[in-house]
Amino acid sequence: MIAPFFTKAGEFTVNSSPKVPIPTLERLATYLRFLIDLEASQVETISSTDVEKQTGINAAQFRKDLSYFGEFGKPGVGYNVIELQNRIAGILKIDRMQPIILIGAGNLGSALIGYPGLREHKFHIAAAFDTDPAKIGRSQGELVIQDEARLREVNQALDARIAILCVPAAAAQAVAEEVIAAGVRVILNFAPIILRVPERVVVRNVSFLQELAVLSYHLSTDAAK
Amino acid sequence: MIAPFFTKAGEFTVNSSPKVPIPTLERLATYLRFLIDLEASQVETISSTDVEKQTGINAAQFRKDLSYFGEFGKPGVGYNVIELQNRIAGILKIDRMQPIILIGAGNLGSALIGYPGLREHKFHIAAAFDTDPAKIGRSQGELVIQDEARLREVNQALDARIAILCVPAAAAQAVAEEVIAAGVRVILNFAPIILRVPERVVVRNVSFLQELAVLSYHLSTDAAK
DNA sequence: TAGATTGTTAATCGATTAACAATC
DNA sequence: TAGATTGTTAATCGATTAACAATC
Repeated sequence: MIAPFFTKAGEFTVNSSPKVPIPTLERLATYLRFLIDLEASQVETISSTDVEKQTGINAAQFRKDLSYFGEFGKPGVGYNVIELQNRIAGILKIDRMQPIILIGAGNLGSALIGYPGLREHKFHIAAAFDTDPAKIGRSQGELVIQDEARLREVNQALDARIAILCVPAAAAQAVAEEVIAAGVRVILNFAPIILRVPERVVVRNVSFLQELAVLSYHLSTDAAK
Repeated sequence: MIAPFFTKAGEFTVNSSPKVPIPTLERLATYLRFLIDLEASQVETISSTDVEKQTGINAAQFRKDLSYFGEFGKPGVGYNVIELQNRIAGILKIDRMQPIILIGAGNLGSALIGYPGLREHKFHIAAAFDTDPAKIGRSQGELVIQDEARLREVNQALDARIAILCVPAAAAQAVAEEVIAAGVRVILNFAPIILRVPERVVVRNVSFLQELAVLSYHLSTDAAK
């Protein structure tokens, strides 16, 4: 552990980096997409008020979000679209290709493997695994589905730190442990289950059933309107 | 100021009932899955402390979440697993089949159509649409992909209020307007774009690229450890 | 310069959590 | 009853937003 040093009375930071709120990180990805669209429309400069007008995200929030990472704009002028884009990509570390391993080559897994947006965001599915003998050996694009039993061995060469889990809920916990043992540090989990993982491992869940449930609730409250 | 037709997910008020926080609704869906698992394990009663032990969700938060909707437990005893399950399903209105229309029958759309979890949560994809002549007419399970041009007409009979958008980002805004015109009130959007919709319409976004970006950031900060 | 817009501080808002009287 | 656990109030924590001095 690095010794904490004191900044203000009672407050301390580790490594000097202030903690960035998760919602800020989520919005950063949104800003990036927005900036890419702006670039495509040949917009060179944008102000935080323009961002609010076009995305609905509060201008102060936009500026505050960026402020966690430094200074990006010119007072009186705004932000250079391309520069901001590059800097956000740098913050999110999606400025160079990152290998991902995917486990579970069912319908969903296959759809993800074939999704072109991944490559555009510098993510690259470097290996895909399954336990189903009917799927092992099948090729999809440039990938060949491999036996999950070989996961650890294969990742010794790849050294992927990101795993995507597209396995059934019943298998997800065991698979999570497997990929962590293979060196994975962050997991994108599509299985509808809460994974228990060591503190150093970060999990994010994608649950469209949950999203549908929230929408369904809104539907019922809306009906009265 | 934000133009009147912008809606941040969940920002609308409900008639007389106290406003339920969005995170509470999201957790409700998690509780439901958890309770289903408990029932399968023949657990009859559970206390909020047990919930915390098994899911990591704070016991007080669990009780607070439920308190928005009434009283569910017995002091000194806990909650009846099956009863709580039914009541949460009722709150989320997933206690009876709900028709959904899906637009965009590419890899992702097809995967969703084939996903068995939907049916388990009482969601039923009643119609699927695409603009691609190569896809129109193709059948998938019990569904036949229909021409998107017929969407409004088809939904006059179905009266689906939920739409899932699996179309490319460039098409998403137009499709959103189309489904809203067809009577849809809540949208699950898979396209990486911020949809502009009337205030009464609720949108939730599923963006696994965004999730990956957040994970990618965590990866970079972790590296120092 | 004057006008515009940033970065940041302070105020507000809302969600989480701890504490505890009520109650089974 | 005594022990356990709820539902709810109050305290805490954290995120959003408004305001404004700095500055291009």
